[in-house]
Amino acid sequence: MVASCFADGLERWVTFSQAERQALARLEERQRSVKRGTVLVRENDPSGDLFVLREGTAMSYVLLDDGSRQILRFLFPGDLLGTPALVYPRSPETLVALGDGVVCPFDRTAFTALLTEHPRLAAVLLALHQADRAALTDRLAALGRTSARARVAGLLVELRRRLLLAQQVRADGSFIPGLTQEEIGDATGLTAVHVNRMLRQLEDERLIARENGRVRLLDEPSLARTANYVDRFGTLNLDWLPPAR
Amino acid sequence: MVASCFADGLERWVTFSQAERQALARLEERQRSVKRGTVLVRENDPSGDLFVLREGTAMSYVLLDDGSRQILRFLFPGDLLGTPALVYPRSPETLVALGDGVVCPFDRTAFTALLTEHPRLAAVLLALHQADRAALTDRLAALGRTSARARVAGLLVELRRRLLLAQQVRADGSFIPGLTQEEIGDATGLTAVHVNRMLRQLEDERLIARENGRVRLLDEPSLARTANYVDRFGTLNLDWLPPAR
DNA sequence: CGCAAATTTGAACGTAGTCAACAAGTGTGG
DNA sequence: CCACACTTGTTGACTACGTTCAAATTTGCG
Repeated sequence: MVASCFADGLERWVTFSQAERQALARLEERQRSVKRGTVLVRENDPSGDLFVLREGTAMSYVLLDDGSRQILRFLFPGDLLGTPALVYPRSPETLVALGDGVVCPFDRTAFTALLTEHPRLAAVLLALHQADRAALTDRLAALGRTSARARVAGLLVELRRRLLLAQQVRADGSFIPGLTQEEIGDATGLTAVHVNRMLRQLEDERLIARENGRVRLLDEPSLARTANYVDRFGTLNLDWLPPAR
Repeated sequence: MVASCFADGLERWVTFSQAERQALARLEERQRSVKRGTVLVRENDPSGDLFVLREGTAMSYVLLDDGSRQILRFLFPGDLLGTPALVYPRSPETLVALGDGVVCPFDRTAFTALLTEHPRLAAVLLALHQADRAALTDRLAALGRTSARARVAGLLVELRRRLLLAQQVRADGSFIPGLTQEEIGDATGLTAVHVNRMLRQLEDERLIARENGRVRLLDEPSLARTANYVDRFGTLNLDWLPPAR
């Protein structure tokens, strides 16, 4: 039996019945390895499979008419990718691997079958969506109302938190962002040049340290404060879910 | 029997069974009228009821440490309000009426009961969430990557589209935004002063006209183009939903 | 009518963008 | 193994978009 990376991630909040776990595992029967830059879904292409990200990181972004890019989300192992395919005949966003990794593609119908056979899973997804949405609105507030420095700080804090869960942070607290400064800029609504300046500034302020590609947050609380950072997945409460079947 | 404003809105995309419609109507048994400025939920307050917005408009926003405000969403009749209450013990956002209106408050447990008794509704909500999410990411891209002029144009286009559905646009195409310029600024990440300048510029360019509080879009296609506007609720496809029961 | 809130405009300022040049990596093929 | 091309990172000088501050005007409302 294939273990479910997706279920593993969710079990931080819910416990699944044997039947549910098996059903979820079925989504990850097929595997496909990808390398940095592999495009899983391209904006405006007809919707196809969905994916569970098993290993590595990925991102989704949109391109604007003038060619500029807005990165919407960074994705980590256990995340569900390409859900817009459920309702849009053409994908509203591009999905790209940020590093070498493994994804499990599965058919849309497999997903809808899952929802009808295990209604509780629909409720779980609905709940997770709330958290996802809160994270998005946090970013909205960051782009609309905070300084470049705060946005870069926020990205680093968030990145470290996610990489911690994926065991990608060394004992000394250092990690490899795995993003170019241009990508950081496209996520935070800045230019690569200005991202560079903000990183330098944070370094000069002894809030972060950088050496050969690794970053260390020297004062995470302070960084989190300047970024208005709130962990939207920490206070999640799913007690109201119907009992497992 | 109480008609369901929520169901009515959804029936643009799905048809409900009699049983489903009745279940939805039960959410709107209680009514409460509100006037401009009424706070339905305050950020960080313990989560309470959810609401269906029956008449009028509302908005949700967050406040940052420095006192600045980011408006997350404008809400219109038929919208479901306060869903974060489902998973967060404290509300991540404030919910305020933007004008006189009527809301139907209902208990969280009523909602969870609905989901278990009518699994298909959970799927519908999941689908709608995708559209909601796409709309949010559009705004993210707007804040991160477009000019002040484009953002204000986009807000006007979106506003008109929503007010059309709510029968709030006159035959001549004019409508009352129902927002102060400060609110427009807090939604678009600008200052009230700059919003004013952008409105004046759009007026000078003959893209909009303003007279005693009413706005008319003289060249909507052009406005929509500069704003990268995409109607995320137009291309929605919900054919994959399980059959009604 | 009189007050408070909202709008409007101008002038000065500052944050972030643009343009440009160079340095430091990174990978490829000769 | 090194030369070369290419991407990424770094820094400086200049520009510009949007903010800030301030004051005047209009609008809505009790």
